[in-house]
Amino acid sequence: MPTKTSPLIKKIEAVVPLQTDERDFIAELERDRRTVSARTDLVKQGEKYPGVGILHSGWAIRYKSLSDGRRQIVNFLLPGDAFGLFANLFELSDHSVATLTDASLSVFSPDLVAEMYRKHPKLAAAFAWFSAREEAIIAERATGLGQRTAFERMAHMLLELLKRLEVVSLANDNKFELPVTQEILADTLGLSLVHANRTMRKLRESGLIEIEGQNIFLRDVRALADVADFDDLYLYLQRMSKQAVKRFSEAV
Amino acid sequence: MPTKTSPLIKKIEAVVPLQTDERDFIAELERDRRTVSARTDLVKQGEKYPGVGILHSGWAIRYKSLSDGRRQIVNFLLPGDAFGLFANLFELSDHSVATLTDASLSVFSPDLVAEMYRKHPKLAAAFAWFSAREEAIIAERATGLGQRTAFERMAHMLLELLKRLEVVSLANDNKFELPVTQEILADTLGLSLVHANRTMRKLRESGLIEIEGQNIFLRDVRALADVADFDDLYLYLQRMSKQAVKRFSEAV
DNA sequence: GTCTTCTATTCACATTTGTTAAGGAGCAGC
DNA sequence: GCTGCTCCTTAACAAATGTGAATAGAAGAC
Repeated sequence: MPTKTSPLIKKIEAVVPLQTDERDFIAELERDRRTVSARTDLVKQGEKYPGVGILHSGWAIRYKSLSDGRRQIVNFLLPGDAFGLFANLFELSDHSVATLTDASLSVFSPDLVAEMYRKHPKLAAAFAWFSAREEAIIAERATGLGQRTAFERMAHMLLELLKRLEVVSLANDNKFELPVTQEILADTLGLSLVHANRTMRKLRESGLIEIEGQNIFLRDVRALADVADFDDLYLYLQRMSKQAVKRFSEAV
Repeated sequence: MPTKTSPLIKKIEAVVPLQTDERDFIAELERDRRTVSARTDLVKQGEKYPGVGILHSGWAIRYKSLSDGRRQIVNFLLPGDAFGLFANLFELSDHSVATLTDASLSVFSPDLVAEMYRKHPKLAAAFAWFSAREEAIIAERATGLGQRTAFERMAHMLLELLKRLEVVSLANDNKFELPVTQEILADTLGLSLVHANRTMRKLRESGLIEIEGQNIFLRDVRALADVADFDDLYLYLQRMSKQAVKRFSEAV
């Protein structure tokens, strides 16, 4: 039964319930899997998209580089997340994607996405939803980078990861694995490595979080949310309205 | 002939050439116009989308607010830009949209967008392109907020505005109107008002730009691009490939 | 026209964050 | 068990940016 419970399917069904043929189509997309080791580039800024991909296990990042080496991590890719969806439209990518850990993923032709849109409007709706959510997540990151302090940003990011991991059953009881170096955190939050470390320490010292190796425990989610001014509206975790599904079914 | 040369049509035709029926459909969308005065909220964070809108003239911003009043301007809306496209999917908006200047715009039901997708795949492709570009712009803004200095950010933003305004014939000879207070610039760049002012002054003093009232002249675009590490790939200003158009035509 | 309110500008000073440097813990390879 | 990595941690100091306050010109209200 690994198919039925794949992270992608969990993610989709959190938004719109699927029927058997739709689940089968996803299973088909996901059938062909590759294993990739940590720190492998999957998409390179300025180069062609290799196709559309789905991450099954492991973590990856989407990032942009400046010519002098500075880089901004724009988003995390967690199990169930897709990348390169714009391969459909754009020739070249303006960002890179790289694995942080060993990972398992499927890559396929954009034509398959087009086929999905044609045959399975509900899936199309779900993917549109994910694209829109991706944009919302990036906008929220920009907001944090522009307006929040280092402390607030760190707290906010941890809460976001918690919420997103819960959807794919990778977080429980406010605990999850965070397979990420502090350098990655720094480049995500727009901080220097040293300051990222300082900030983490403050979070630990204030009793809001607890860290043991790669495992993190958000001890007081309420307080963290308060500190970070975290409002999960932007993650659009609710179910899609019937009306929206209908609009897609008719449109396509 | 105001229809044919509307900013939206210019924007679309920069990406994919249109036929008469497609232009007519856009003209139909744009027929019903409203005039709105400066500093009017068009979409409110946490509330329902009023619909989908197209801006014909004037400037607006898309922004996110924190509960203590801080706000991040996530993107500028220039003539020809759309807002609220996600009204299709999401019930509530995670961001606000407000005019900066007096503006003229059209608002219509998401159902019309669905109809467009059904009847005019080329237009659907163009709108998908714009959505993807919007995300790319926000990702680039996040990159600037996280990695670039105030000086670099300011230079980068001015170059972005120049490029985007050129598409809709609102910039010529590296000059354009910038109907924006320094407070707006500050909230866009994640700076304090005072620092935004300081940064502007440095740009003026270094001879890179010239300002007279609301008119700005980028005296040395090459040098600005160098300072800002500006690469316009993320604006995806090229024409859509035939293959991509085809994929859309078949998909929908 | 006069009065108010915005907006731009600058100063002096406070704070956050970055930089450089160094040491230590953990782990893979030998 | 050593050696060389990578990653975490901390300290001292430097630089960038924020804050509060004051002034002046410009624009809008009446």
